[in-house]
Amino acid sequence: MEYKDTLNLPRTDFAMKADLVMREPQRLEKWTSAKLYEKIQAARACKEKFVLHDGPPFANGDVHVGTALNKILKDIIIKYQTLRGKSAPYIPGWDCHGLPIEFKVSQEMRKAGETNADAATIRKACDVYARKYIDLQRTQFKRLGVLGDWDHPYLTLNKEYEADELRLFADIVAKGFVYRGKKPVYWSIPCRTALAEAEVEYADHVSQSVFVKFPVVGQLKTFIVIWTTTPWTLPANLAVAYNEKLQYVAATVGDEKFILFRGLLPAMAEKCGWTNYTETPLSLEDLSQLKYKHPFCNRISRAYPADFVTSDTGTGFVHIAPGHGLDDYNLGRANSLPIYSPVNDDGALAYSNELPVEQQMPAEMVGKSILEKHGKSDANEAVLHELRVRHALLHQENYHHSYPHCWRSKTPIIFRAMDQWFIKIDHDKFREQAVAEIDRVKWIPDWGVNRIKGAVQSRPDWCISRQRTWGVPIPAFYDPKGEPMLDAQIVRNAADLIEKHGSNVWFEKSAAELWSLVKPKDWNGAEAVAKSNDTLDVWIDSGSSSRAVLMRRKEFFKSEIGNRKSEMDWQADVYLEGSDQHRGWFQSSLLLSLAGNGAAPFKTVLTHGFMVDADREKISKSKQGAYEKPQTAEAYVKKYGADVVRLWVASQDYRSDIVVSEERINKVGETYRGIRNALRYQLSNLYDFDPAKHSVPDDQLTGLDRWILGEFAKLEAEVLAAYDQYEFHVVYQKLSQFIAVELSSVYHDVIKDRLYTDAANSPRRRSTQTALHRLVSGLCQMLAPILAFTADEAWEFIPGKPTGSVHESEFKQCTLSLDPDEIGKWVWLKQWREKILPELEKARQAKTIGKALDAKVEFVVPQVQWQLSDSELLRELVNVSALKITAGETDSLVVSKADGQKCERCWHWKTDIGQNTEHPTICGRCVEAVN
RNA sequence: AGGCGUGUAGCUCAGUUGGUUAGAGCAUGCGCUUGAUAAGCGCAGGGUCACUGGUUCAACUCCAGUCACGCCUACCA
Repeated sequence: MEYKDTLNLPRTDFAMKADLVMREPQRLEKWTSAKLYEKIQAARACKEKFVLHDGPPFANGDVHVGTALNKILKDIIIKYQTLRGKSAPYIPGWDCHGLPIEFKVSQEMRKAGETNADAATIRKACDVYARKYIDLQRTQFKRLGVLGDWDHPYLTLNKEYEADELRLFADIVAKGFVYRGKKPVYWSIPCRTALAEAEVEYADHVSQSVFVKFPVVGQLKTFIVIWTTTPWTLPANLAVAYNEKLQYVAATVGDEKFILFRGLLPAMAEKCGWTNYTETPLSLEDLSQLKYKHPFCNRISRAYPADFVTSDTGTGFVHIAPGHGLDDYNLGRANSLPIYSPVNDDGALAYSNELPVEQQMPAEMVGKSILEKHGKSDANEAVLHELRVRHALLHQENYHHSYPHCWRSKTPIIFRAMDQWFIKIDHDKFREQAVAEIDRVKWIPDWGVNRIKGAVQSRPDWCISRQRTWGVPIPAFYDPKGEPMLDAQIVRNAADLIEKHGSNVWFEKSAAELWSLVKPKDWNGAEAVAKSNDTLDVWIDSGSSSRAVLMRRKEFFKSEIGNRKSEMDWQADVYLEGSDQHRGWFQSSLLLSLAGNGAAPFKTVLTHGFMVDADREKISKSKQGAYEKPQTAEAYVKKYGADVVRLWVASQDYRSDIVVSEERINKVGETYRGIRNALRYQLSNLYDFDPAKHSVPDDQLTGLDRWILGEFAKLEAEVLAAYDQYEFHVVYQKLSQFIAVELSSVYHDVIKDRLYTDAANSPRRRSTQTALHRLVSGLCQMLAPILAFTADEAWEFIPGKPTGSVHESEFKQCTLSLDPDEIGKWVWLKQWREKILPELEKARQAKTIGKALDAKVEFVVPQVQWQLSDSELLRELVNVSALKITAGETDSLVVSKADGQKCERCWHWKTDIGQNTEHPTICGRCVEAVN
């Protein structure tokens, strides 16, 4: 007789090999056709809400691994909250407007020979372009296992969104936040537009720095020495600034005198080759009376004290052009200087009406371009030439520094004062309110609060107008005098119009038509004669989502559909983005929501770090060329499968940098296999188990099963706490270590004997199967937020599973806990196990035994502190054939070859083999089982 | 340049209010098993806790500074 056939050996169709790349798309298909997301939402409709609001990625290009990380983290949260029984809808969004798309589209149109497209045509092409990438990214996000309302995302280009954005804007206009001002803004010359702070990136740059002589009025051959790295701003010079805390001197070199900060004189002397010079100190009064003649313009200016003048570089005198820098602007305003910016939209020097023409730059300079080509610009060259001709150039050298660049054209930006719309941050103590509101929000990690506070406290007024076509129009008009008109009611009417026709209507209709459509009934102001062609900063788009999404989508309403219980019910529970969004979306959302809705749009803000490579160096999206493989989500999903990518995301503490490397993902793949095998082992031993018929009540479970369930209950508590605190790496560590230690190396190993050799329906085997059933159900659920595909796949194999998909299920905590006696016993058992295992290893090394079942263990303990059943438990725990404990004084532990013969069926060494004539080669226990 | 972070075994993480030889899992090496088998079990090796200095009887833990990396900011005139 083949006794192997009488064993209850494991069997399952849950494959050992994951084949994720092949299997996941099939499961995805299944989810879609079963309308899984909709089913889950319907089932949770009346449950407590959990609102995670998606920050919209930009609708351009493939999904980057960093973007994938963000989406996966959000999905883990959503799936976890759903598992806990909450209603956690996920409404993805896309940021659709903006320069990158317009840039691409314009390029394509130029290539196609369309050079004279009007705004409406360009906008239509941009719309098509954005939607194309939304579709692409949607497919890639779905492939990651992210469940959500993918058929109804929010898009900032939707007319309903645009209308709500304008309504929020109208509220802010009505409250007096918005003003027209002439201030220096970042200007991109190739893009011909003002830029927001967030559209500026810093890059190394070599500037031509010059030391220039400014002749002092009334003192022959005496000069103030200034330093600048932007010679083209010299035509706009209207002052110099000095620091009252520094000691200035007049250095006499030959027959010339140079005034500068004493501390920088030696460096200056070295640059200019001054070997013999004398210095005379200047008093504060001397400085305050300094007047100078502009080196090449016909005007006289003076020196002003200013704190921002530093002593480390330059000369201690700062060249001030109020139209070309923020400090310069402030100093100019404080001293009633004109905000003079003699530069046109093309980035060329030009006369401006701020000063009489005769006081402006020489005619030869007009029209010279500031834009650098190969490190040189015509404007700089023209100014340098003029300085040389006039012997005003003391020294010239290259200066390496980090300088702001346009994020699109990658060219150095310029500061340029021009008329723009601004949101006044200090309006009605708004900045203080914003800071106070920040304290009401929970920031994770907690240092985020410093980041955003710093950003809000130091930020200048918000320049919100853009001279671009692909954006939401600013519904402003011009009166016959050319004065701009921005009125809240007009904006609201425009919003209604745009809600009906889309924002293209603003570009398609004439000013007169628009005016007749949006003019308020009780209007008594001037009549409009022209419309504004400016669009809103894209940060207003995404920053308005509190109004356009949180307050709009019924799925997010916290009480019965369509009704809100309280004023604050619209606030999201969580926003989750990269830490760069402290200056970006977190801030724009906060400011707009506070100004327009009266509160921050979020209760908790979670932040994750950035992707770095194996050497912890950044991998930026624009530097992909430097890497062999594109850093797209797809590249990794295609190779490892989404679940391994998801496990990798969960495995790391995302609050600091996230290492993305092949090595790391491979390691995670190993962990994945460990988890999968554990699930497979559990499932494979439940093939004949029906929980409805065979479940054993807690108090009748064997000690071993009670122990593992007790451990499991502790694990659950820890894992849930980690999920609640968004510490998914702790979830990963706890789960993978539990599976490796408590399960794989102890419990799973030990229970093989009873599962395989006990009679199929024996109480002991059913007890263990009851435990396994609870373990595998609980594990699948705890893993489900992370291993979205695999947990669901395993779930399908669980007998008597309560729901079709694990993602529909509700988590029920394991309540079993051991009583104090049991706990004490297990401490004792584990201590002895730790002692016995090394002895078994020694016996193995000595070739006394092979596997543990070949062994007999005998040891002596000082007093009787065990019961017979406990020694049997310990025997099981170390998996030997015999274990004998005796009371005595000596502390001995002996491992020897087990007595008797090896049972052919259970492989235990037993002394009762041969007693049964029908089954002469198996032990008594097996005889019973076989019969 | 400034602000905010990060830096513990090859990898990912623990390390409670400073207190014995710094832990875990994975990976590696060596063995065992062959009734989870492209699986399972055991044992072993592996760390100047980024660096330097200080406080203390005692520091991975507190303080100061340095270095590296990341994010952010900046008018470098």
